[in-house]
Amino acid sequence: MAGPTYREIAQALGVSTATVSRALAGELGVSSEMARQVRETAASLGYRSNRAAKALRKQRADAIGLVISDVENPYFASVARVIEGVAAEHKHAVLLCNTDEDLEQEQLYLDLMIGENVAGVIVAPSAEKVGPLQQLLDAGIPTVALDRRVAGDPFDAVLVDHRAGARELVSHLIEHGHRRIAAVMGTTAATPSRERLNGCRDAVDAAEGAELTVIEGEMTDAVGVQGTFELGERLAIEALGHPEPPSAVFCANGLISLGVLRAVRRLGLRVPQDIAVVGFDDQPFFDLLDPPLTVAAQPVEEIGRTAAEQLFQRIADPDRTVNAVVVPPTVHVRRSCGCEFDQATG
Amino acid sequence: MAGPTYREIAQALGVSTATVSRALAGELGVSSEMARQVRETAASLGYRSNRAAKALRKQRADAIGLVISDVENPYFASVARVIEGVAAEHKHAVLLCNTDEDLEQEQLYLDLMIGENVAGVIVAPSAEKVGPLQQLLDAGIPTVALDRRVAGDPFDAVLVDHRAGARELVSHLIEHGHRRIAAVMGTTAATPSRERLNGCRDAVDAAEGAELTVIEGEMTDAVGVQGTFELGERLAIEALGHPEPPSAVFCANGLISLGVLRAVRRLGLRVPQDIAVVGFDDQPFFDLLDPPLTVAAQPVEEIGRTAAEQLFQRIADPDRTVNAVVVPPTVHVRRSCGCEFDQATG
DNA sequence: CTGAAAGCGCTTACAG
DNA sequence: CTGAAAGCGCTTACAG
Repeated sequence: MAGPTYREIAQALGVSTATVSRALAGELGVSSEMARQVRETAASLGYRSNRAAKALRKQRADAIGLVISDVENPYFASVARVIEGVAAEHKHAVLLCNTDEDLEQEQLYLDLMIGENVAGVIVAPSAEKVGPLQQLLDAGIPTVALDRRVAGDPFDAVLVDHRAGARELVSHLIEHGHRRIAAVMGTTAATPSRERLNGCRDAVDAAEGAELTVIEGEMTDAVGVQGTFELGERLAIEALGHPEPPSAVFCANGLISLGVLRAVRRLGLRVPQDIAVVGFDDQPFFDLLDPPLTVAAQPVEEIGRTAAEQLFQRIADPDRTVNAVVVPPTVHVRRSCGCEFDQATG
Repeated sequence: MAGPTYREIAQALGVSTATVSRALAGELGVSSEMARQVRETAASLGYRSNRAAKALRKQRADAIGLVISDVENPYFASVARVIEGVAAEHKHAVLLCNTDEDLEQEQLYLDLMIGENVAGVIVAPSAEKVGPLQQLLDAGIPTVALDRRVAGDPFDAVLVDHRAGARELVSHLIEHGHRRIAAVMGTTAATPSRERLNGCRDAVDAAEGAELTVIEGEMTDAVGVQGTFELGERLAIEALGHPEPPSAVFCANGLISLGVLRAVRRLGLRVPQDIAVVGFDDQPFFDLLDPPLTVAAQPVEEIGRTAAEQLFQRIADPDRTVNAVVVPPTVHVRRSCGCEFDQATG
């Protein structure tokens, strides 16, 4: 039940545990012949390193924390997947924490991470203020902010150029002749949403006679996958029921897009003829929706990989200068914007 | 940087660290007045418990391992979400491990879990044989098997009645008059798939003149969300290109369903007129597909919650008898099976 | 109810 | 290159 420790290995070879430690850690200061013997003995005894002991002694666990709002959100699921893979390459475990954007929950998890002596944390901050994250700073724990800039830029960060993506999407709508455009935002509590909204405004401001209606809900409604989805539906019904309804809709994220499409279907409207739809975020099946959705896709694989690599670089070198990398989204033009429909009808 | 320890708290109060430990652990054998003082002092010093030290001393970490093939798979993402929530209620962290159904990777993670002294593990086994999982048994680590029975039933388990779900779905197809049915399986390497296939056979065997064609790929192709998706597409194209094609398709899981729908679209077929489609697994947007998909939905929330609760019960009482709970899927009849289409046309 | 002491399994100055 | 020893921050018999 209890596996062998350094003591058993050391005894088997008649050496000290210090030597075993050095050999197994791959340190210099131990003869290569000795190192070989130790490794062999360890293997033959079925030695398995005790991570708790290591963490206690080194004051640092071979684990990183991943603090996000919800793994069930496909965006975070993909990012988590990639991060976990990179962490495994570095022989680090990942502690998964879902905060639901709740500051209290975030605080709880930060206590846990710090108590766990994690080597680092990747966090999608619930707010722009440093707030609870200050503790990470105080504890000297390397941290990477995911998708949100933290006030004062105390952390490395991976950011997406949301504004450019939204601008491109809405400009495309305008090229299709749309002038009355609604932005179904879910909530603009988070900076990414606000940047996307700014992108919408950029596009509308640049076009003669175009106007933007912003529809948003309460932050408390945009909770969880299902909640966000339903919020999108509700907001869209509100927007489209307006006496002078928009002719095109921008959806602030993938979940909202799905909710908007459901609303459109319930109202018996056709896309893109009655209402054009574009949205932020892509998913593998978005080209299977009715109609295939035109989107700005975030490079989730790149986002996750960059965040993880930034973190391990900082763990290796805590004094390197803080840096933020910004990755661009990619627009995939499909049919919900009116494209192939235009072609089909002339 | 380094937070206070029991030593600081003990010194501040002029007591021993043993008393601090007892008070903070909520143990009896310490006066309630003393306990109160300790808690207050701890709070005022900003004490944060050192989980590594606890884990080392108690030979058990307040963490559980979650070993699945891929969080990016929506099924696992949802289950992971629920499990993480229950773990948090028990003040346990969760270590996320994606194995990609790779036994070597699974082995690596088991080493990690055992080295971490996790309190327990929830695992979606890569194989039916005990295999690497024997180590969990040897190490005496409470374990719950997710969705797959392990040979000899050494673990608690949460299982789904895949067979019944598939049977109901295919029977429904048969009621619609279909006789040539294809089961697009992805791979039948795993028992859930095989049980689903058995359910298809049950339904077909019970119907006069009905026949089932099984289409499956290599296990190496069904890797990752994207891979499974594409495998479904490829297999469907193969099945539908047959000289005597089926009139209805059963899709073995949600990812395969999406792939099949894409294949159908590429081939220019209409659902359900040219080909009826039903599938295992549901997702919040499956009613938005073209056409809305008829499915057998797994109760993911219940699965995750049951698994986590079983685990914490066993952690609390390692000697309770092993038990497996089987939960039923729920069929949601939508349009891809032909239902509303039948109504619409008379 | 409380304390002194040992020890969980490692790592790392220090000495040789 | 190797070892003896201290110690990371806790918990827990044992004694009182």
